[in-house]
Amino acid sequence: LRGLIEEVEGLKVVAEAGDGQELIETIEKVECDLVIIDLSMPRMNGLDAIEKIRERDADLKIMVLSMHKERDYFRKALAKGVDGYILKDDIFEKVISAIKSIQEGRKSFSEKVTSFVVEDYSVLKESEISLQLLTKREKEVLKWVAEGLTNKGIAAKLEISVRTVEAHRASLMDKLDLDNVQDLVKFAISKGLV
Amino acid sequence: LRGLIEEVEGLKVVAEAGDGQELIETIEKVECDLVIIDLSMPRMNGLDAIEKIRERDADLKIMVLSMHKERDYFRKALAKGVDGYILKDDIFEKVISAIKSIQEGRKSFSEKVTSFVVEDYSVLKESEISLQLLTKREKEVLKWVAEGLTNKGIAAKLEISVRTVEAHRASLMDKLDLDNVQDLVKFAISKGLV
DNA sequence: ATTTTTTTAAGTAGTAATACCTATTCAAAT
DNA sequence: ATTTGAATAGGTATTACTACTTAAAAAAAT
Repeated sequence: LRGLIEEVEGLKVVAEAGDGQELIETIEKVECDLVIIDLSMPRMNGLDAIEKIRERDADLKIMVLSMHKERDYFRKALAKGVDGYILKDDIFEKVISAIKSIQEGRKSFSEKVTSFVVEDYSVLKESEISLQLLTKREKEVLKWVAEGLTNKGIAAKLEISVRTVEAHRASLMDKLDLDNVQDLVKFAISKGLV
Repeated sequence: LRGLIEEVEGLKVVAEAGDGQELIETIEKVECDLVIIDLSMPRMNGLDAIEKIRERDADLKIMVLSMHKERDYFRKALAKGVDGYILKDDIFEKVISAIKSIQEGRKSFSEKVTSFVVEDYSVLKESEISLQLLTKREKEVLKWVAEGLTNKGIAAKLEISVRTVEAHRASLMDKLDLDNVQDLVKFAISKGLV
């Protein structure tokens, strides 16, 4: 893949990483404007790696190159804010054109998964907005709530007081117009946070 | 096979049938305590024959002697409640010892298919068995919990006391080995209750 | 530089859920 | 006829969460 990309005018591979851990370390050191990630990697899986990258740099372009065409993988990757999702069985030209359109600020998804986008869009439209309403910290708290932790547990995990967790939780329930844990869990699941 | 079985002390072949239809008719007439069935039979296939037998007699021992070592055949036979599944390429001693252990009330499966049991069990354990563990009322309560109702709301809906709802809830959490609402919701979703 | 948002955290009170226990009634199975 | 399982419900104590309030430091946006 490296060789094929290098041959294309205007593209340059500045680094490569064998697993998720290595990837994180590499992008700390090497300057780049687009990362291509495989979801199935040793040590740290692709989704976690994407999350780590997004924590550090919300603007870095991330493109997933995956063998998984299941809706679930795609949805989770999308929820984490990737800019592209191309399948390994797509032809190489597809990969290149995806890279280019991502660099130009657009999103690019393989046709085999775009049907999901279309299908989900009608549902996502209004609720996707609601996810963006939440702050980083609120989404973090929501995630742990959905994972089954108590406020106390979350407080310990994030090293803040229980009262703060309560505040975040109250705030996100207010924003999402929900009033029970059950719906929080369902919301988190529908957004791919868990 | 008949000859070989007859030679064994304590075993007697009381009848034989050439196909599934004949088999059903035969066991109506002849008293016996174990039936050996081939899955590939003319007129009525083995699986249907097993089902017919089970409708009439839930306790009659049924042993499958089959050439099929595919997971699917085995799983289907097991689902219909057979007591043994031996392959035609197992040695004769294996067949005899299987017959004996089945007569003593145990199950006996060829080593070549028991790996399926082990494999499937881990998956089945929590998904199939756990739901069946729950009583009707417990499933009902679980459903409403997952829908977002409080115990009070459920009590009103089912016209029982809050304490009873609490009891059902405690019981189902105990059975499912869960200790928070969040996991209850996820379980309910995974089982299609909501 | 100023305003807004985010993250932090506390007070006080009330509601909800859990963890134990016991106990009765009823139906179904042995 | 007896046992078992299911559904019912109460006692008591503890823990968890929610609903309001206020407020200050830090970060981000204008």
